[in-house]
Amino acid sequence: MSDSLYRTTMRTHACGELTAEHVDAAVVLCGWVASRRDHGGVTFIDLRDREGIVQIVFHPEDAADAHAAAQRLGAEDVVRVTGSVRARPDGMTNLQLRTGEVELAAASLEILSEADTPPFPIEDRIEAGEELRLRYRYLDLRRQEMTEVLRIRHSINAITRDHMESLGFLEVETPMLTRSTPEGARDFLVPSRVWPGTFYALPQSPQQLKQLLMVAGQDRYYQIVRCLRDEAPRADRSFEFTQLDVEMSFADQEDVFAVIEPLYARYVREIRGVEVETPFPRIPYDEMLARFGTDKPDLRYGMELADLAPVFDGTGFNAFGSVLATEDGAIKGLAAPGGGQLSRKELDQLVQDAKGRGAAGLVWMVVEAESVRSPVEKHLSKEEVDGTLRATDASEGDLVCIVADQIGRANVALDGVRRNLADRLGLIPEGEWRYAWYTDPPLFDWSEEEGKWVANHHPFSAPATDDLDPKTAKAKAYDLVLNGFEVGGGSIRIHRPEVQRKVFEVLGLSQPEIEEKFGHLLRAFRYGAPPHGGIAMGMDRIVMLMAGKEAIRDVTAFPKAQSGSDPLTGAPAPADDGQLRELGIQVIPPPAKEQRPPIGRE
RNA sequence: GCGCCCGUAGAGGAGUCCGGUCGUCCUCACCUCCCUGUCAAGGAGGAGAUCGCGGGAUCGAAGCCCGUCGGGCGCGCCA
Repeated sequence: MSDSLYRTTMRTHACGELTAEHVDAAVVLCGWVASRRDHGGVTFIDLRDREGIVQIVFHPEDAADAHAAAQRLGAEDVVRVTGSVRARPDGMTNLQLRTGEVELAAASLEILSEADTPPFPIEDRIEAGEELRLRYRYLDLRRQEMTEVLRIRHSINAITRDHMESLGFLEVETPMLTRSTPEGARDFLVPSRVWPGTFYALPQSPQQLKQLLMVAGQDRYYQIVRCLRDEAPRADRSFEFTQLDVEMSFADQEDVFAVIEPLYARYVREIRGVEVETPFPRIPYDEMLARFGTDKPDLRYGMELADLAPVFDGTGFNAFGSVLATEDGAIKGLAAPGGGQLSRKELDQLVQDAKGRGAAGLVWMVVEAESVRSPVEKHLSKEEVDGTLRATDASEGDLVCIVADQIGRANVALDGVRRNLADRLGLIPEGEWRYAWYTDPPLFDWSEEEGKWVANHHPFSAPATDDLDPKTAKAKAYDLVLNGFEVGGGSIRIHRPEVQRKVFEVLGLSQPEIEEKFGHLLRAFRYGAPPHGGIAMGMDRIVMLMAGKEAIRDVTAFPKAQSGSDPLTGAPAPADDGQLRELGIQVIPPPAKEQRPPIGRE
């Protein structure tokens, strides 16, 4: 029997590591009381630490003092137990526990720390509400399920460092206090005490710095780095997050893919025990949008979108015909296998869902043996119905959904309908991990709101060709998609100052603005910049997917609530007057909400 | 900035649509007692709640109306 990794001056082993090989060993364990089962005479304690749970037996005859002390134990008391490991009697093993073949016969018991009754039980079938779990996160994290998540997160970091190291990447740290950039998300600002009235920005990503590391000749850089964006959080998006940031010199798109693909295959292999094929499929942006209506499709199931415009060319159905007559009007549809079983209520919900995503409406058809059942059936010709079924590859028992609208809205709506139906109809296979790269996105997007062109990816992405016409230019940029989630994205960068300048001009930046905001970058490029490119991977999201969780909160040790508050520490909190004075900051109280008088009945 | 859902003993839930019978119930935890092989132990008994908060209509509110706070999900936003 080898010495335990967990041996300290206070204990010989961790609770969770005792097995049959330790039988007869004299051991000392420390841990938390997970439960007590008192039979009047013999008393059992389940003792928990990070490594697991082991049963302790207290016999009144063998150790009267320890047995008496055990009567007083309550949940979550911290104790130290001395005793010897015994094989459990026949028929009394517990195969649900890793330690279930053995138990510790206690000789003495020492209470190291008494615990108040916890506000919620420490067990895996968690029932407590989110706010309570966050307020008592240190109790929530005692649960084995949470320990498992932290372990997965740690493994992913360890695998990542091992992989990047093996390919010659250096982990270089970049500053947390940096400068605000004009494009992109809202910055978190940190006031400077030394320069009153000026602010650092917390990094949205180390984008410019990693490019400067390439100019600095560092060739291959990576960093597992915290980034911050002051934008509304979602279940799969927090405003504090961790990314694997990568940049490499003398590299093109395929070189970046060749670094990332084996890493992401390895996560799935080592965490989930599933082999995924490399290289991952590459799907051009236009094709992806046409087939799935989104740039992050879930490829674990079919239901691809069909273009129905040819089918309804010259249709007598005015709702469709009028859409086709508009400039970017589209009619697209999909067939859901077995969707014919949905109730009228569920179909109505689908229509509402599509409308909620901005579509004018949704037309459904249930495919029956000789005909289709649909609210608009009488408006459609036989040729149109047959053409639709052919185009969507629908057969009897399927549900066909059609959206006629402006192309963008039709895609958004059908993407939602597709995901919704896959979920409802149980079409999502468990244990499958379908990666894909999306490539060749547009270099620029038109922003209606700002009335100007904005960078689709970011302003440092290289154009795919010499074409810089904002209406047609493509970028050498890419996203990695996994099971309907974007898990990372990057690009080959512009390394020639004159090209970078032209892109800034298309984005509407004036020469003085370019100089003010990006002068340092352009100056660096004048001193010999290698062609380079890279990628940033969202680590929280990949951990979430590997851990089978539905929210990033569930894979973060100390997350914030959706409102941005931290119920554990009470952050954010007001600063005291002295601090504010030192920073030269005066707080303007938020305007009082308009008090509407209560409306009573007449 | 907006929309939707939730808030009832320490935890989770039922009750709210359709006001009076409700501070009524269930599971777990807690306290007391019984019990020498349980493992989500078991048995008997007990305590514990201004129904998130404020206001309103009503003879009467956990329930209806308005506001507000907290949590969640989504839209906008997230180069």
